[in-house]
Amino acid sequence: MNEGVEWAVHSCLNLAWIGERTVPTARLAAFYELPAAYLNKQLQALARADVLASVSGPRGGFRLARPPEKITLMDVVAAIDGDEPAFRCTEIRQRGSASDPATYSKPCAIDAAMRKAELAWRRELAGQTVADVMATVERSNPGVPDKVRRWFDDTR
Amino acid sequence: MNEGVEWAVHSCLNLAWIGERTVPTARLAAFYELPAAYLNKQLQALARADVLASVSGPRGGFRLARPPEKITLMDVVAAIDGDEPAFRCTEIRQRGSASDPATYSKPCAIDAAMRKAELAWRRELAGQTVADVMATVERSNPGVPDKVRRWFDDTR
DNA sequence: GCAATTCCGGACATCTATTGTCCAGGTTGT
DNA sequence: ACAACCTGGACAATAGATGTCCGGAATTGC
Repeated sequence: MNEGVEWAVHSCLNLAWIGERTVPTARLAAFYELPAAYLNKQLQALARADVLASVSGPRGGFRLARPPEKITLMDVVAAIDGDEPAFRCTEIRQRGSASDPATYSKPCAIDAAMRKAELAWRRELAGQTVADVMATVERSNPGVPDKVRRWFDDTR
Repeated sequence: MNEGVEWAVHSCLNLAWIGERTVPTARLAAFYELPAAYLNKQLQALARADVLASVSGPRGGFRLARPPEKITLMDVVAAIDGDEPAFRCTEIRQRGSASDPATYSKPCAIDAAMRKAELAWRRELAGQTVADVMATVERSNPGVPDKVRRWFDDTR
């Protein structure tokens, strides 16, 4: 999986803690010392997927497009990593002299088994929201939200 | 995910239908017109993982190391693709001036959420055996097992 | 013992996807 | 008008996946 997913989720948490205000890419990148131009690509992808809203111009930047309870990890992963399955059946069963045209019309059982597993994965991701992850962080590290807010205020 | 996984599972099915007999890489590759040397790498990995047993020398080759009911898709995927998680937390939360050493000792909530989803995926894969997939194929294509056996007999 | 067959694993080449940079253009606040 | 900021495309660098080749060891049949 794309490393940008990690950047994206962390950035979503930060944006959620910050609130309404828009934050430019450079600020979000500086927080974790990430390459700004590349992080920007991930944020653009999130904006295209309507996870983030973007605002051009001075005082512009990104903010969450909806409340964190309405953003699932699946939304973020799909935006960054695409929604193609990890296992893609290339139908090798159709290759070779032993292959039988009648067989191709039936679905590939291996593909079906893999898709079933991936579906379980997607369901888990879709079942966890950004708000859930925020709550987990706040439980083990109650100081984090304030710390984040202050850092982004100070360096505004 | 590695394309070799598809080759590996198909080959396991074929070996299961063939039975006790060992089959050399070249035969298994010819069945799907796959590059033999590269398929051999996947089979080696399966042998290291004790999914297949290998026999050197003339009349040698590969066969299943255990009955297909005892080989899960997770076994095969882990052998070929490795058991590193798709999402790997690089701890970017530790980077940047705002990071707090006290936070690092607590597990990363994002990592935990991702691992939870991957666990569901692994559980699904571990719940499906090669025998299960064989049964699915045989239900929609009853002729396949015999066809496979004959092809490997004829070209022996 | 010898030759043929086959697995084993490392070295290497090639191709593709990921990661990262840069720039020219558009939008917006002051 | 100017500066801050996003957008998207082009491009380079790197890493990983894919594929080939070869020397060595094990095993079989003669």
